[in-house]
Amino acid sequence: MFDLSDHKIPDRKFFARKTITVASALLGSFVVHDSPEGRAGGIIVESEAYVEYDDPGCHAWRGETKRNRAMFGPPGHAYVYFTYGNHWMFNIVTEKEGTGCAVLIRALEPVEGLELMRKRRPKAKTDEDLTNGPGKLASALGIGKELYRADLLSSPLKIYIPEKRFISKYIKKYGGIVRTTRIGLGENAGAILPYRFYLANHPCVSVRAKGRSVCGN
DNA sequence: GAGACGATTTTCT
DNA sequence: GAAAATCGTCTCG
Repeated sequence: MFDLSDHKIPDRKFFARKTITVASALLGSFVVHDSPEGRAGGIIVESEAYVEYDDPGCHAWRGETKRNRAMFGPPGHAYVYFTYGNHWMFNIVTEKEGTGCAVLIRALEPVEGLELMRKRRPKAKTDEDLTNGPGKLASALGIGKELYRADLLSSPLKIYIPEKRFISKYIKKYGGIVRTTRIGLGENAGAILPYRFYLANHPCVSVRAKGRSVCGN
C-alpha cells in the first residue's frame, strides 16, 4: 500500500484558488476516508469544476439555498449532496468564502481499503468498477450526509498531495491530462464549458457518450 | 458493446 | 409536479 507520510495535507490556500486550477491540480492526489469500518481511499483521476459566476450548470448559479449552502462556505470543505434517488456526490469547495464554487470528484483509482470498498459495493465486478463514477466512489468510500460541510483539513475525510515528482510521473504514465466538456448536463446548463479534467488513458475514468476525448493536451 | 430507460428523493417552481 | 452534476439492468445488434 502507499505510504501517506510522504504526502502532505494541503493548506487552506490550496483550495482558495480558481476552481479550474484546483480541479486540475487535484488529479494525481489522494482522497482518504477514515471511517469506523476502516480506511478507504484512492487517487483522483477525474474531476469537474463548477463555478457560480459563469456556469448555469452549477447548483449555486441561482443563488444560495439550503441544499448548496456548503458551496458558499470556506474552501477546503466537503459539499455532499444526494441525487437521482440513490446517489451521493462528493465535491470540494473552492475559492473564497461567499463564492459558490466547487470541484466534483468524478473518479478515483482505488488504492487503500480495497476489501472494504468491495464490501460496500458488492455489485462491482472489477476493481475499476468500485470508483469509476461520482456516485460509485462516494459509495465505495462511505461518503454520506454526515460528511456534509466536513473540513477536509481536519475531519476523517482528507486530501493528501503527493510530491510533485510523483504527480507528474503518474500523469505522464496515463497519457496526460485531457480537458473537455462535462457530463450529465443539459444543453442549456453549461454543457459546452470545458470544465472537466481527466487522465487520458486511465482505466477508471468514466468516459461517457458526451465525453469523447476531444481536446488533447 | 452500445443505446434506452426506470429507480427514487431532494429541492425548487 | 418536474428536473436533477447517476447507476444498473434490459434490449438489440
